[in-house]
Amino acid sequence: MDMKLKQQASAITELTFDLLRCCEAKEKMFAKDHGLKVAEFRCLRIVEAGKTYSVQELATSMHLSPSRLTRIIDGLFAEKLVDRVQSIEDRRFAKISLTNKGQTMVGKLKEEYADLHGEMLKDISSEDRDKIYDGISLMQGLVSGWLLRNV
Amino acid sequence: MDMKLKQQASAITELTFDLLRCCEAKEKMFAKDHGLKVAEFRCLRIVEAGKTYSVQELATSMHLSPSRLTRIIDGLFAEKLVDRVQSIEDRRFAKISLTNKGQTMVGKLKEEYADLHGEMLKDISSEDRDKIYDGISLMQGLVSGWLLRNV
DNA sequence: ACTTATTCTTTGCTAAAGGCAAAAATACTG
DNA sequence: CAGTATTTTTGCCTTTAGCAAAGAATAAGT
Repeated sequence: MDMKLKQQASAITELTFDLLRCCEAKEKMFAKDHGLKVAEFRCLRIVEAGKTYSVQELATSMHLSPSRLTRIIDGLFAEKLVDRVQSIEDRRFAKISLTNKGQTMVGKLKEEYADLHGEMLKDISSEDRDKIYDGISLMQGLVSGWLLRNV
Repeated sequence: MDMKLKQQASAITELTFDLLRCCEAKEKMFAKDHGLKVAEFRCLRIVEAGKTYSVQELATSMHLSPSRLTRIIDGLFAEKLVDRVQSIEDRRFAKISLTNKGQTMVGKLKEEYADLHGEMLKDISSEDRDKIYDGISLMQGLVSGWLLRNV
C-alpha cells in the first residue's frame, strides 16, 4: 500500500512541475501586457486597498528577502502605485499602502486576472471547476505547511 | 449562473497564485540542497535517460528561449552531466543527452523529489491524493491549452 | 552550380530577479 | 548611557532571461 503513495506522489510531482512552468509563463505574459514587471505584479496582487504592510510582511508572504522587497517597492513607489511612510509608533517600520492610482490598478489587475482564468474555465463543468479548486486547495495547504516546517 | 463561474475563477486564481509561490520556494530549496541552480534542476528534470534532445525541444518544453537554454546546457556540460554533439543527419542541430553521471544524478533527483512530495502527501488519505491529482491535472490541461492558443 | 532564403544554435549585450552582508536608524534593556 | 536587538536600506554579486546579430548548415530557386 505504500507503493500506491509512491506512485501518486510521483504523478503529482510531475503534474505540479508542469503546472508551475505554465503558470509562470502565464504570469509573465499578463504582467507584460499590463506594463508591469512580474515581481511588481506579484507584489501588487497581495496588497489590499486600505491596509498597510511592513516590508517584512510583504517579504514573508511573497517568500522573498526583505532587501528584494525594498527594491520592488522602490519601483512601485516610483510609479506612484504605493505610498511608503515611516510608522509613528515604531519608526523602524515602513508602512506600505496603495495610493489611489494603486487601488485602481490593483482592482483592474485582479478583475482581469480572474477574467483570464474565467476564460480558461468557462468550457468545463462547474463540478470540474470545483474539483480544480478542491485539488489545488489541498495541495496548497500541504506545500505551505511543509514549507513552514522546513523553513 | 455566470456569477458562479466568476466566483470560482476568482477563488482558483488566488489559490493557484499561492501554490505557485510555495512551489517555487520548494524548488529553490531542493535545487540548492542538491548543488544545482534552479534552472539546471528544471532542465535535468525533463530529460530522460537514453533520449537525445535538440536545444529547441528543451527550450519549448521549458517555456524558455533557445539562447537561455544554450547557457543552461553550458552549465550542465561543464559539470559533465550532459553531452552535446552535433547531429550527423543535420549538422545545425545539437543532440543533448545525459552522461552516465547525469543519468545517476537525474535518477537520484527524481527519486528524492518524489520522496519529498511523498512526505507531504503521506498524512492525507489516498482519496484526497487522487483529488489533488485530478484537480491539478485538469488545471494543467487548461493552462497549457490556453498558452498554446495565446502563444 | 550558385545565389538566396531558412533553420538551428551560439554569442554579446542588457534587464530583471534575488540574496547576503554591512550600514543606518530606531527601539529596548540593564 | 552603553549595549543589544530589530527593521529597513544600500552595495555588491549571482542567477535568470530575452533580444538581436552572427555563425553554421541546409533547402530552394533560377
